[in-house]
Amino acid sequence: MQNEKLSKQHLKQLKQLCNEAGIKLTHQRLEIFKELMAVCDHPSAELIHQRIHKKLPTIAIDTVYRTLATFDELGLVKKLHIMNERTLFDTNVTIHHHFICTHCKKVEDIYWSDFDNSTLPEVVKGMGKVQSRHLEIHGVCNDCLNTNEK
Amino acid sequence: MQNEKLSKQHLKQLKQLCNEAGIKLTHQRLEIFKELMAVCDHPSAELIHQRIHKKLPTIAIDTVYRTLATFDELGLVKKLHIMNERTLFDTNVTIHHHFICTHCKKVEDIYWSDFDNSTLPEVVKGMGKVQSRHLEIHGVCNDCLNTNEK
DNA sequence: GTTAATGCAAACGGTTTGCAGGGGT
DNA sequence: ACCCCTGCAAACCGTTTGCATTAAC
Repeated sequence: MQNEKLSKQHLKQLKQLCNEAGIKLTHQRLEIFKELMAVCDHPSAELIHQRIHKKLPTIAIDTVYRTLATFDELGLVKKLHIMNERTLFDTNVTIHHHFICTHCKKVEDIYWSDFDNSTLPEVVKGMGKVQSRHLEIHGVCNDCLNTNEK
Repeated sequence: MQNEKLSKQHLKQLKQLCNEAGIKLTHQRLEIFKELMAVCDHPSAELIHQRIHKKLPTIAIDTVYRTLATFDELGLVKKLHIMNERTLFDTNVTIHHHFICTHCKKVEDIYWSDFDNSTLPEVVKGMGKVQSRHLEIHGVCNDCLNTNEK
């Protein structure tokens, strides 16, 4: 395992990042960071909390949430929930994709008929049996672009 | 407006669908269905509830949820929340996409370097300024494929 | 010593569930 | 008349927030 070596290098990075950002390097942040560097999957806040709990039994789940939010701002992790707002219902049950305005949150349908499995790179085929594809384009819609420019 | 004509045709469909599925065609279901056919956007359960409330002041939000779930099963609407489980955190902050196993819920990273704005169809460019693209492939991963076949 | 971060608890928002009463077939 | 469906209320789950205490700088 080269985890130890990596760990030291990353630790230095974290220290520097905290310095630059003007935030404190606490026990909790350190342990959460270590845990994040150790895992290679996509952990939830709850899972991280569970794992850290062995080392820091008093750590609270909200600290994990706060720390992960901080790390997200620092660019250390990325929140995965693409549409973490409420569940929406689509009356259009045909295959299509979505353009989501980052400004007004409007969702527009995208039809892209010739986007199929053959469009996907080879690696994907090696991962398993593809059932469906869904593309989310995030950007600023024309309406918002027009109203924002004065 | 050809809403009226469409409405009658759709109504017949709904009646038939309910018959086939062996469920009752209630006031609430009818109104929710009508509302769904009238809108062309992506409404939330709450929004539908608000709109229906004018016609059926006693309707409860949980009825809307239950009805939408029923309609989802019947194939009349599609739930949009792609990853409606908890928020996950990605330690990998480089641009990549995801393969999500519909069976074990595992998330695998997909690298597709030559997938950029030029890959997108023309229509998307007309929608606004694209900031990011995220592709979600849903399917069954190799592990699940292997364990499921006896 | 200052200031920011933590732990606790309680609130939050969207969604789901148990139950008794009401409406559709 | 039957049973499914609804409305009500309360629980649920992941997440966020206010506040007093604690720890990093």
